[in-house]
Amino acid sequence: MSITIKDVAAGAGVGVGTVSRVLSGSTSVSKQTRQRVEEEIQRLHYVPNSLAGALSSRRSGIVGIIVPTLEQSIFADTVDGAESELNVRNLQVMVGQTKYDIGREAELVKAFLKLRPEGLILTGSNHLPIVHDLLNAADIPVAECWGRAETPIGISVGFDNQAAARDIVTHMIDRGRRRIAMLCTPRYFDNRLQQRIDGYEEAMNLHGLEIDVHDSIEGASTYSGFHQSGKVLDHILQQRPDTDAIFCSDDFNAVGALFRCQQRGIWVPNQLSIAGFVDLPIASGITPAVTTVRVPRWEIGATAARNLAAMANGETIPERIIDLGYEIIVRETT
Amino acid sequence: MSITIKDVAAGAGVGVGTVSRVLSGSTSVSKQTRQRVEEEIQRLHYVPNSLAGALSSRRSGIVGIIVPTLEQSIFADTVDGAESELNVRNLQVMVGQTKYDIGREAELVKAFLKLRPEGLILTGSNHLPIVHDLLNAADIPVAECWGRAETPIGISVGFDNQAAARDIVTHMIDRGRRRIAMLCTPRYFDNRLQQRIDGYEEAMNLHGLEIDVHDSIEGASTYSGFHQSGKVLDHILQQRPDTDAIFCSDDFNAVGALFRCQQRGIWVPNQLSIAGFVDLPIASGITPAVTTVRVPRWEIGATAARNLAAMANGETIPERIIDLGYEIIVRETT
DNA sequence: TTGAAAGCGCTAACAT
DNA sequence: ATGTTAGCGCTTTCAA
Repeated sequence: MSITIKDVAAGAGVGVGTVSRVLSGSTSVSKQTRQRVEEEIQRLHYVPNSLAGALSSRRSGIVGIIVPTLEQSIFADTVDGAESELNVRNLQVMVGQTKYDIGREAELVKAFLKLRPEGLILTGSNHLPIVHDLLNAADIPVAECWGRAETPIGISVGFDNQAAARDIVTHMIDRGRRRIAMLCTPRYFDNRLQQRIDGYEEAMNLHGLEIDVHDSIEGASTYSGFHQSGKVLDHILQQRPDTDAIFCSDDFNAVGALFRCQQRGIWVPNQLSIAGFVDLPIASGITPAVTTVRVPRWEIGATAARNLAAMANGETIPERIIDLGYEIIVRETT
Repeated sequence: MSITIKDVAAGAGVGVGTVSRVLSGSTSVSKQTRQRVEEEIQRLHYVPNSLAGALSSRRSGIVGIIVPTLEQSIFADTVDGAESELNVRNLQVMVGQTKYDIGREAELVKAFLKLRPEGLILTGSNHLPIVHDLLNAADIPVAECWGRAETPIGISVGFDNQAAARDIVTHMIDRGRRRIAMLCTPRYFDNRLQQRIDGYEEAMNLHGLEIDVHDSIEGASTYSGFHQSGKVLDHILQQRPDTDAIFCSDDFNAVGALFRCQQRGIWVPNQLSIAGFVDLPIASGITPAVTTVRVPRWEIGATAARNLAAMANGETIPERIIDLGYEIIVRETT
């Protein structure tokens, strides 16, 4: 079997308690003893078994983060932000992907809870009842991300999707557009998409403009993503050839629509104005660069993690709902 | 504290052993007992503590996977493939990102080993000596991915980067290109990039053509990625205006170069031929679609995971070096 | 500053 | 088919 703390203790001629103290960086170990123990650790390539440590100390040192997918940079950045904050605090991150499936989310929560995480970061605030039960029974710090949960389980870290959508649509209206369609892909089981649609409708209604929301036909897969968006664009233009602007539910759709325009020879923004959401690297990389909403996806993860870590240490968080805001980035497509 | 197996046992009026048997799906439990226990589990929202279970059974049910980054779909797909195979086997996946830092990789290996994973999936085969020591002492199944390790620690799952690069460059030569430059971003601490360069040089040498390799000036960040590649393209064309083709070390560089061409009015492929590597969704989504090498990034993760799981069960793997191949995808940019 | 010992919550071997 | 019990490898009192 693998080396244990006993082997180290025996090798260094001390008790296991002392080795444990060295490992935890406790001050009450004499310099020489510490050194002897550390040498023995090196020599044996001893790696502490944190499963045992966690069981004993009731601190797993694990924080779970559950996101819809890692396949797009969208949430990878959030995971990244969380990881940065957690790693400096000696916490291990467990990542799970729901694949936009609310049932899978529940499975993941259950699987994660088995490892007794010190905190859990979830995306959105739409969960199965069992998740609430489980989380309630587990009694650990929880952060819900990417939206503004009105009554969060623990805390909420995100931004106002509806206001962001309203603002960017208003920007297009200000630019003189009148027949603005919305192009969506229905990949969220959460209500983020609905909030963006609400924001679009809010802006349109305020200006007495006609609402025109289009979902893509099938669920979007990563691979067909761009083409899928292109097809929806075709559909929109076929139904209403006088459409002069497209608000897309995210940058992937915006880029897909833009590609389609380039193929069809539609001049953007002159003939058709396009706006996205999220501000992925591709939005600024492409020509023409895409007007979009910049959302703090890295900060969302980092802020959630930071607060979770504090809560795990028994600190109290002043604000349960943390709004990180957003920014309208005007580029060349509008 | 949280609910334990004792609470369930007491509530159901059975011994802890019986509850454990129910949990593990053992057949030697009467139907009625099983049902009574399961009801109690439901009622209490009991979630087994797998830290304790792992400690006792010496099976953590955890498999670690360490990739350079999740910010690009490149490795996210590999993680995804691994996750798919592992989840059906009731194994939890721990993901770590090295950020292309070989020292961080060592840290991650150490952190993961503390959780006594049943296997570890690494990217590439260039590791610090300490990693070899640690892995050796831990004595667990290890898979190295994305390359062809000549002497893998455990097994190697990937493809021949050099041959792939050679083949796609040969394709450009066959199309009549003669002055082919290579555009790279030096983000790999692993030798994958070098192997691709070797493949490029192999093809060029074979046809007596002049070699011209360009690295980007700074390390590429995700955000500046496309612009960065564009700048390198500018540099290449400034130094050798008669360059008629660019082989890029990955699709991000290819797309970045293509964007730059569109900005500068360079006609692709007529004036300049461009090829990438990996076959990301953007490569087929963009117009003109990018010629590239399709690599089995999802299968790499899945195959590694499948074999690791088998090894963890004591099975012997026939082949230590698994070559999943690649495919040249000719599209519109060449 | 240190050693000894009692758990942490589970699994698995051994009884019955 | 089921209960009992001895660990798994740590952490954390409690003494010394």
